[in-house]
Amino acid sequence: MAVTMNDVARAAGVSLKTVSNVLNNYEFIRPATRQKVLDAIAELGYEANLTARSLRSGKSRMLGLVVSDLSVPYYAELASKLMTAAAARDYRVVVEQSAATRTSELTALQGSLSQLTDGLLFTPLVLDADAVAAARRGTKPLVMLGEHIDDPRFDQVTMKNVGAAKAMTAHLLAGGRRRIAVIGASPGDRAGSPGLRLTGYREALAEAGLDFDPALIVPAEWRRDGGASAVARLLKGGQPFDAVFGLNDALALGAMHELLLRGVRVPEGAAVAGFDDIDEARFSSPSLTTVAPGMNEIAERSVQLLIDRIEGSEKAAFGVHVEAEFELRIRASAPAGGVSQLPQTGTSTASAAEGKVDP
Amino acid sequence: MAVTMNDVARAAGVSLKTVSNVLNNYEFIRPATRQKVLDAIAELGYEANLTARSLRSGKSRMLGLVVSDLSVPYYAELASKLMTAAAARDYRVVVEQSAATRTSELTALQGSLSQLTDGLLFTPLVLDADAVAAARRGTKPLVMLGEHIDDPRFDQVTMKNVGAAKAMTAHLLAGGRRRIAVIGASPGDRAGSPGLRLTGYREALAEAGLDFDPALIVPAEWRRDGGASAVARLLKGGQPFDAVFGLNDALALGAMHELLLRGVRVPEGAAVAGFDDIDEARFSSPSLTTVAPGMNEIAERSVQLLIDRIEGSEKAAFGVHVEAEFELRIRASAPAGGVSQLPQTGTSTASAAEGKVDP
DNA sequence: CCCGCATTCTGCAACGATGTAGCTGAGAGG
DNA sequence: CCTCTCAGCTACATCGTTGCAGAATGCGGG
Repeated sequence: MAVTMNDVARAAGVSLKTVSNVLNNYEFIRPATRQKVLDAIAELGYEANLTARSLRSGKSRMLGLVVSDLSVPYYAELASKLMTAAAARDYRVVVEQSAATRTSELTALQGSLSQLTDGLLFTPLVLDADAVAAARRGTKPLVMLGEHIDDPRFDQVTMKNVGAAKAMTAHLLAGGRRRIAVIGASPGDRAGSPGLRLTGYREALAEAGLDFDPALIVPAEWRRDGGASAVARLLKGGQPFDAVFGLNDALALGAMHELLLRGVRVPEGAAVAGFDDIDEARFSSPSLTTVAPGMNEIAERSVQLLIDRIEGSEKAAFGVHVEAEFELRIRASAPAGGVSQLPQTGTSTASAAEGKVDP
Repeated sequence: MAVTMNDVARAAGVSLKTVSNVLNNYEFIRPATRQKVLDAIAELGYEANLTARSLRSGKSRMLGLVVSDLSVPYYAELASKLMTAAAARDYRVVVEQSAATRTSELTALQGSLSQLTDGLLFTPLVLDADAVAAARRGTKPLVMLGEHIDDPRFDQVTMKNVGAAKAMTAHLLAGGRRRIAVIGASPGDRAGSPGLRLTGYREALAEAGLDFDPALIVPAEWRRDGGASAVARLLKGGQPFDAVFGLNDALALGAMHELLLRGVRVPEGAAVAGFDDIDEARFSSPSLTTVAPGMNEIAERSVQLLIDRIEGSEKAAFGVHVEAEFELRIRASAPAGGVSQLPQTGTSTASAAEGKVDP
């Protein structure tokens, strides 16, 4: 059916192996021979059979990506950028959804995804470091994304959670906010994305000489509805607050939705800040102040690191850890400047506040 | 390195081919033999080499999905559901981003994605039917998603664009709106998603005995910023309007953002409606009235149709066309009931309006 | 008692590429 | 003039599986 190397070899009057050598840029081939082969390839429209190549060579030039749910905007944007980064290096990305369950995270690490690909980009949500290490014994390269696991055994690309959360909290404090509710963590969290971001929050409070109030820390599923119901609980609890820091944008957007619904103005009644800078954050009403965690850098670095491992050019015996740089995106939901400077009347997205929006 | 069929055969004391037969559920194998083989498989932890299987059998149990950009929420949600539907049938989905350019759509149709997979789910944005037909001559099954192409040669799964847009327009009319701006189409569009949805709009106007005013039709890129700038132009143009119908949710959300920014209340000043029912629509402020186009049905049906073609169980010589059922999701941005019933004061998401939100 | 057929299993070739080894001829060196 | 080296090519085995052909066994029917 399809054109094979054999057909090309016959057409060019050389051996099959010479065609292979041309395709693999083998050094010692006379220019004339190379040209004959290339002409035959062009004439017949030959394309290498990737499956056969993969069987023989043991490499597929495919990377696996494991995320819990591709419809979550953060993961969708990450996947998109990872695919672009991989494509630029002539690799393809195959995505698998783990639904954040233990069994499917394990299947992703050990099952057919792992077999089909040359290495994995893995966003663990439930497995711990030992479970991953056990599951991956003697298998292909693995780069961890996110911070659920932080272990020197693994290569890892992450964001500056503590620093970014601290900077965002400092921004809210600089705006005159004194009772900043945090949505998406438990007061005792120290590790993982919730714990690290909460740590940054605590550090900023401490530097400002403010006490940490556990009553302001509201656990929630990291989804829009989680943010909404957390705000509902917060309001019902009667704790006063003047700002809400959603530990990701979905939480923050859900929280903002609920605040507005209940007549709390944003940012006049309560400022709202998020984390991730998903595209949606620029276009919410009011637009969302958030942390841009350097997703481009994360995508580029993690793909590069994984490919370096696959191709053997990264030789570090220990896990390489990369932290991407972050930036604050100050928008209308928590503008710069003190509370007193905010307009006390007008619609919720008054132009004085919106004027601070970044481009 | 890895355990092969040969190892299993030796351990079970049968021929390699018998192991293959067991794995492929060949009929004539004694239960005792089958059990021996299964025991050996379990003991050695054998897993079939998918690459070798794929080379030999010509099937990979992978489906290709081509979308322009996976970070667009609609495509991300679609991809997620398609993956789930495929996984339930023991197929995997490989996504490729086409960036909506002619060359990359062609590469997706003919290049390595097509070679690696057993069939393609394709969302064309620039290629026309003839170009696709030419590119796919004599290749693997292809199912079209979306309505950019509508051609009897192709299998296609789509949504009820005309009917849904008509129903949504009728809903806005029933709410007392009389000058409904449409964002994301040109007045003359007849085909493709913009044209079909615009047709539905015109039909609803006609049934209500209203004239079609081309000045209310504003072209825009189908993104949030496109919706925002379209509203800016609309307002600058001075055309009065009392509702905005964004032809997808991104447009509608961008439009709503811009309206609120400029002090137009939603829905009091202008109702806003969208199309797609992405997750975000439920949590915008105010929540977005939109069309749920039956994405679950689209995902299930298109995966099933493609697999039926691959496995030969769908034999129709002509293209099979499937239309998913839609539903209106009436939320706060364009609630049910007449304009006069809306509260004339209070915050933009007054509870009277929000009370109509579906669960 | 033998034939025919269903059942159960085996062996070989093949899918389309790459790795390894080896062959050939030309030029360098003695 | 003979050996040695190495560029440039060919031949064969191999990756791990499945398709095809066929061998061996048992059983029922004529």
